[in-house]
Amino acid sequence: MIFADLLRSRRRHQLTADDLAALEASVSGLRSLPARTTMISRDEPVRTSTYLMEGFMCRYMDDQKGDRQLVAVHVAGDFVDLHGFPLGYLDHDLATLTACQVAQVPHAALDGLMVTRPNLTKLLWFSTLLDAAMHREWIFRLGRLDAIARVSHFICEIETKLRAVGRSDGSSFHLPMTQADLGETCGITAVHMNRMLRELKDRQLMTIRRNQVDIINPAGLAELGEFDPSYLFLDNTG
Amino acid sequence: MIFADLLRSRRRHQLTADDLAALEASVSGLRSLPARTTMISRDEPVRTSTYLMEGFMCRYMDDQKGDRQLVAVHVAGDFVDLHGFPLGYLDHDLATLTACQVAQVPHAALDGLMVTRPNLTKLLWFSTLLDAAMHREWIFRLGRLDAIARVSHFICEIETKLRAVGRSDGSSFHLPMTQADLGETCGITAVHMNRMLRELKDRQLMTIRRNQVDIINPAGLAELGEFDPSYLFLDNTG
DNA sequence: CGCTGTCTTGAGGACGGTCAATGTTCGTGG
DNA sequence: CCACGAACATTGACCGTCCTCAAGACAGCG
Repeated sequence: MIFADLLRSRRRHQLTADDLAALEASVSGLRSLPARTTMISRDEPVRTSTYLMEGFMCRYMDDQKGDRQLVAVHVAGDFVDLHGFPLGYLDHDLATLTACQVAQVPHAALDGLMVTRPNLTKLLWFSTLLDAAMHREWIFRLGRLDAIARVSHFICEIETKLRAVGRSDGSSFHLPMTQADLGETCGITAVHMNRMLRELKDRQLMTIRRNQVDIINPAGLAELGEFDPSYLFLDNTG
Repeated sequence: MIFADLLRSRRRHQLTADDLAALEASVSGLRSLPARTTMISRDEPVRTSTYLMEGFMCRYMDDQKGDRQLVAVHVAGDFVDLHGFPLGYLDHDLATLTACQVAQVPHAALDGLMVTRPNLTKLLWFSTLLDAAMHREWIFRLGRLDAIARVSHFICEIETKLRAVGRSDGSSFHLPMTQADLGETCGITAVHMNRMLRELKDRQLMTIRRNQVDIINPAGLAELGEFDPSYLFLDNTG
């Protein structure tokens, strides 16, 4: 069952068995990718899209000095570059954080599905717009929150996403990102990220140690990060 | 010709006369909206989508203190809330900046188009992903650029968008945003925005006066703002 | 057991925020 | 045509958050 986590906790019930079977039939291959590897570079034409079955990936852009800005962090169940199907190329790089298992779907097959399966098409469209909604929240985070609130917000977001696909129990989960990665996500330096994480620990909100996140006070963390999960379009709000 | 500016300079040639006719036939009504009015509030269900024929609109989110963060600025030719069609509700507010002329398309009609017109569907999907690409660039801008570069980048973006629909000659255009609006776009205060605009003038890069932007040194402005228009997916790059 | 990447901590400085006062523009109505 | 008020723009002084630079501690891995 390749697409076991696709749209899980998010309208998955609208995916009929037929649609799922058609999607699975469109898969051209499964691949294993090593950790910390750039899979697609910006501007290169793409002819397949990638579904992430297991692992963590991220999308990022570079500035003139070569510093990165992450624009998305992906977990199991995400169609990481489905937007490349209508767009034709990516405006950013796509890389793995951990070793990953992915399934690839040729765009030619997706064109076929668009003709015969409007319901599936609309759900795939929905999934790309979910990413856009997260982008908007990231804009909000960078534009309106200070450093400690940004970190809190991001941790709440990633926890909620992981919980939606059964990878978090609500308080504890694996997050394979260094403090430098987190800084590149939140628009602050690694040094300042370190200080913010210390402060979150001091305030008894959460700890990170060896890629393991423990949320001590979920409500307090969400409050500090002004986190409201409605932009994640979950079936069961909360 | 309602959709004269739809996807203009961006794959409009892929829109067949048939597709355009079908889209126009789906329009349920034209409306005039007054300036500075909230048209859709977040979380309320939406049953139609709005195409902007003339004027400026924006999308924004509020923080706990009530301060705004703009997440998009829309110009003629934009389908401002087409993402509401697959999503079902908006995760942000949608408001006019100027008086606007809009056309409304019921989602029920779009469902019909999805069944019969995969080519049109893919182009509409594309247009929502264009917004997502701009979101990513906004994340980059807020996360990696300092204040003056953010302003430069935004001005380059809006100029390019306006030029694509014939509303800018490349150096001079109308931009109905106050310095407070620009601050809410770039994640800085109105006071600091004022200082940055003065510096851009002092550096002989651009001026703004009474909503009129004059770009004195386009190359210099793009350089300062690290602006590369490839994320706008224009037909003629450059 | 040493190398490398990651984390931690400190000191000093710059960028942008806050607060507050003043100037300018423009629409409205007398 | 002028008076008025409201919104917008401008400027200055002060301050805090976060950055920069630098050194050292720690952990994982060959």
